Amino acid sequence: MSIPIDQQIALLSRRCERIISEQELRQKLEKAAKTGKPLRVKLGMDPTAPDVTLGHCVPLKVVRQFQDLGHKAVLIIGDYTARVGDPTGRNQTRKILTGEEIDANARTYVAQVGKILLTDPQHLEVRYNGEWLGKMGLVDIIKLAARKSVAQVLTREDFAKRYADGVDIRLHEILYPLLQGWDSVVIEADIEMGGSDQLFNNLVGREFQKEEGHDGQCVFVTPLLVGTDGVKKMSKSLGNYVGVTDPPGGQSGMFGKIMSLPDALMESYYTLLTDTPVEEFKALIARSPRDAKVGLAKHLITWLHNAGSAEQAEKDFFTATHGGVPSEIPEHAVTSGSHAIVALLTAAGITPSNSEANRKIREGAVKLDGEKVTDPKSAIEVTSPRVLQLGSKKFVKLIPG
RNA sequence: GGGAGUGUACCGAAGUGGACAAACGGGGCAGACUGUAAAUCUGCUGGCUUAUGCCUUCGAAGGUUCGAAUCCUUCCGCUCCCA
Repeated sequence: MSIPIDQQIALLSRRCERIISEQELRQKLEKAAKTGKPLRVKLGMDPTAPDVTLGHCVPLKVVRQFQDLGHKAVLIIGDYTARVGDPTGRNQTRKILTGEEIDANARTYVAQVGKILLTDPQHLEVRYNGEWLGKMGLVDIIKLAARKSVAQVLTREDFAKRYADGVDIRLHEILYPLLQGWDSVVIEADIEMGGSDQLFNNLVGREFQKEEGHDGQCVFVTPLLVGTDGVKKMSKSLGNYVGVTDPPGGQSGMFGKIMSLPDALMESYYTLLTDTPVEEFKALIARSPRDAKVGLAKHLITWLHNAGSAEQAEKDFFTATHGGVPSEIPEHAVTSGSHAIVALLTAAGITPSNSEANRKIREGAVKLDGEKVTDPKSAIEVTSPRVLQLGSKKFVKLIPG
């Protein structure tokens, strides 16, 4: 790792809107280079839902860059903080998960993160914050709470807004940033990664470390990735996300999700999720936003799955576009014979209820083997495989047997 | 502890005895148009083998009534003001 420090910083800055502070970062990098002691780069994730999203990939990619530069990633699985629930970006109190839900989510996290990070012990340390938070007694917690004032906590804009709007804030939510900050002290973080909505929490960690007589961690603020709706932050709870384990193609696959992103998002997606040189992707987008999107979709699928899947997903996508049927669609076994169309749509999982199936048929959205179905009361014969379709995205192959 | 509000479907928000499965907006889904993008226009947006029928839903439980989201009682939650 003999890349000049300036170059390292330039590299690391691609996905950062702020570094607090760049000067301290330089010092830490220089010191690490001199002593050969890798920096400890903290990234915390709360296992509040089972999917790691492209949104998480932004800070994760920066962490990976640190790993590639020889530093050590410390992934904190917030099994305890998840019990509190990060109030960030919330306009209301988050539901408190049960221990079982958290444990199940935590297990899948590590596997998913492995798609982005180096996972050998030299480069990655995985810690559960229950390890230390679980040992804290009431006195410890009170002491921790005593370090911050109500006014300080209320400077966080989401708390401030909720307070001003008369939306309730539970006391435990206020503890969240303190617990996250304490993690930094315990694991002796040199760097903490976080989305811009994490700034407050991360600065608390920095302050705690200084109070404990250490150097404060450098805080890396990555921009928030906008979700598939093109407006809001990508998040699991808003449902506007692409998961790193999403299948390449198909109904809810990566390719389709990426293609349906607003064009305006291309620059930020390329910047944050790929290493394509800026001039290169800018030129590509300027030439053809559509092709840029195809390129992005294939790039991401190659990264998170493999090149073969990317090719296949592209083919399927454009087959479907031209009225065809994708190569791989879900199958649904039915008994050979006649079936009410409405019940079949629901049974095959295409519509959530018979009533909805009924409506969609009236709207002319349902096709059987490419033929529009017009009568909701009709029954269809299934004696050989037939393809049932809703809109242009949902397909099911009916298999008699 | 006292007082005043408030709780409606995915979200916001109307509705104060019957025409309420519940206005309107957002979101979502679908159709047209397209680059399956965005924008725009249109339709739909509790469930039931589909019915001028039945069932569930207006914070919860009871009650009054031929009939309740609407009236009464109790309870619960939230917000604000006073202490």
